[in-house]
Amino acid sequence: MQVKDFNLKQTLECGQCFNFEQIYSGASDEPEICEYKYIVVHAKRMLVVSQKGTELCFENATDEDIRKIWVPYFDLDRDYSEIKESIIKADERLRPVIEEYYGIRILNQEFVETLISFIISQNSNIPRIKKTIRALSERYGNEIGEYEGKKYYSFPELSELDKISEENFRELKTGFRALYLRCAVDAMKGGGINEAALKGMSFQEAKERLCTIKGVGDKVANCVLLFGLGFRGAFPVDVWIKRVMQKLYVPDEARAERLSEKGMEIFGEYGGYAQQYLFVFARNMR
DNA sequence: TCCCAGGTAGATC
DNA sequence: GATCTACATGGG
Repeated sequence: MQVKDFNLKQTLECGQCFNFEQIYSGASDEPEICEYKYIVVHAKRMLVVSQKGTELCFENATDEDIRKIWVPYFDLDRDYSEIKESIIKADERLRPVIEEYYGIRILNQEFVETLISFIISQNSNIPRIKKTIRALSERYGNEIGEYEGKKYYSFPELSELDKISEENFRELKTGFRALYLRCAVDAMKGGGINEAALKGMSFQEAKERLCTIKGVGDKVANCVLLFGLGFRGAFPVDVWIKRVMQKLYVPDEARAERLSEKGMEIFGEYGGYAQQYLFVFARNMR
């Protein structure tokens, strides 16, 4: 299918998701001639997906899956021109980043996977986060496909996660996060954390509820709200966002939570999108 | 060996 | 309240 404002590489590799693998990358990053192929694991499916220019190809998906699973996952139903205009209107300095990273979209990920993944992400780095999630899926998920001799596994569903003890989580090299992961699973198994209920709450309410989980603070809660619950105004603040927010807007503010609120004030309902562009801005700023 | 990695909880000032 | 530090692990 033809796509605009979409780049597979930028979308997958901007740090919002971890359950994918690059199979092929062409030489150029130019929009018209870019060429990539990835394996993406989501919703108990293994997708082989490639992009060449503005042509996006779901190589092994049924039409029904494309419509019901993959178009929503990649957020392809949404018109990004208005989003971009709104962000540039809020701050003209972001125009160059938005033009360069024209193809970042915010994925609609599964709630359980998002919560678990971002607990794993704390004080870690992307290669290791991906490795841990792969190990977790291999050990407790199900085989869902094979590509060039390599097997792929679904992210474990809640009932499967519930079989994993804190000790088992430790065996997956999650370190001090093992306790947090076990607490999160308990919370989702009748401990007050319910996807439908969270979606029905206000942003503030849902964030506070998520933060009742031991090991979930403001940053992880914002990521879960943004990537796993559809709160597009959410504004996660990590070290990079902290730096860029201080540089551009509030030099004297050191509290991450206040910087998050500030971001939401500046960009409103598009806070989450702005945050993604600011993230690449910050990483290029050095 | 030391430092850092898309943080958080708990202690201390 | 703001600031400091331990927390596991792996890679540069």
